[in-house]
Amino acid sequence: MTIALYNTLTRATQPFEPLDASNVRMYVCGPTVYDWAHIGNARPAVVFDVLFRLLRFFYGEGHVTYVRNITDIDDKIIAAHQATGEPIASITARTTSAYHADVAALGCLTPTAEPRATAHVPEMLAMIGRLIEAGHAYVAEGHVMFHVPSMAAYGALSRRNLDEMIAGARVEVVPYKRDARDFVLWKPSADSDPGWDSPWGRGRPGWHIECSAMSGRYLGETFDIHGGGIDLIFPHHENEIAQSICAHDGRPFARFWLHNGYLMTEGEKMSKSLGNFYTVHDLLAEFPGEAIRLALLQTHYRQPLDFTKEGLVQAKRTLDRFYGALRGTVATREDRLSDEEADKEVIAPLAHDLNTPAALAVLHERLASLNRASSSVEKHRAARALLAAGEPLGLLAQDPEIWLRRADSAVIDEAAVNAFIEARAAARKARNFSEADRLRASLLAEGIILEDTPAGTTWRRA
RNA sequence: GGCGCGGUGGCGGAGUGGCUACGCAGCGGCCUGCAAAGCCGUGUACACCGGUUCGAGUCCGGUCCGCGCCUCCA
Repeated sequence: MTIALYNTLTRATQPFEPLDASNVRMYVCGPTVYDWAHIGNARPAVVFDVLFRLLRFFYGEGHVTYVRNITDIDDKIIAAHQATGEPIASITARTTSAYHADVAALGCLTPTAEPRATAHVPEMLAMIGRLIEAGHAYVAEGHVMFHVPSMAAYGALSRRNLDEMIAGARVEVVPYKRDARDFVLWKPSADSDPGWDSPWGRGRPGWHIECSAMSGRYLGETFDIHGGGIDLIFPHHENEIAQSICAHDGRPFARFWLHNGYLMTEGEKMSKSLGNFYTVHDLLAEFPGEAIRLALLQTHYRQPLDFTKEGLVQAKRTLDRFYGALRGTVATREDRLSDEEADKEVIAPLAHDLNTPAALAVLHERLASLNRASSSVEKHRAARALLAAGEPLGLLAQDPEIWLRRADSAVIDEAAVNAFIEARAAARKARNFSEADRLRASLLAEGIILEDTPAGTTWRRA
């Protein structure tokens, strides 16, 4: 089995072969830490987490380097500081830890490295220096600008040529630009704004240079995969390519470019100005993180995804059925984590450009097998197979009881529930079914669903 | 204007030219005191028009419709 990935660079699905199978290298654009992460930040985190898991399966857990940056210097952060007065260091520390909590709740593995931009300013300055020496950048009024016409191949990723960009005429026109398409590598900072000393005066980096500098630092000049949202293709990724290739004497940058599709919410284009975005933090107050993860994986990563509360309700119910089937079938966590054979039937669709919906269809087959199993030996085997199938997707990793009863929440008094169940059992034994049904209904009103099984009555939260 | 995406059954959503996607909802049955969960069975689809092919949802051309980007954005 081989991996094939859709490469934005070639607009084709291509067989994936890493440069070095002992160290497969992937860079993904992470969040700018100025606010809660929204669901649009969550999609690439989850999508590329699945790719990370897939690569680890193919090349070994110790042979994949996954870098996801934290942008902690940016005009939006400065704007947030000016709006609220909260110190910048506080804003970035607070939102960074919130982001980490969010992606952990979504079941994402921790990347190999999560470099922060402010910790890599020297690398950026070095790269900017090389670009100036090589004639690809110039200094103007305290700014360092990348000169776009100095790179003939500029525009290859987004497939636009230099003339078209001028025709667009929406590029910012400022007097110090030699060309309207030039973009900033370094800009001066006001005394009140964060800044670093540089050969061109006190200032701060432009948006794109950090990713070039940090990917180079952690992954080398040329690496395997660069991921991010589709909206980053232009100008962010185009400019990253230009900076990196020009700073590296024309040597290639990322070989595969992967982009996840747009997100809509409740049928509308998601946008900050419309205020119709969900933060992961808010969604987690209403839904389990795993339901959010499933909702994101039910659509292929390159397709637009309409993210709705109703979709989350559905995803939660789907997981109820999975965990309901798993309930009582796997004795211990050790058992679950033992060296289970990976499920090739799940890996295969994932290896074909991360077809998570097709992989989920296999999960449903495993679920049906488990539900059909009669003997306890069969059940145990089927349950392990289902758990193994869930692993590449990062699903079904928790204790079914915790999922079904929300056992981590203190809202429900288990002893009281058990008292109801016993009272109902007595009523049923006495064939007083109206009383039994009354007890069941009163629990349902509290959000507790009873299920009678041959082994007795169990309950779960609605 | 430039670049690009998509139109699949009631809904969501895959599809790597030839074999049931899958899930939800619906319908019939089994199980159950009745439910819930589960099991079995079942109907409904490829926007339109041409073309290539033994064969097209899948490839090519065209038409219609919807949408995105080109400005901070995952």
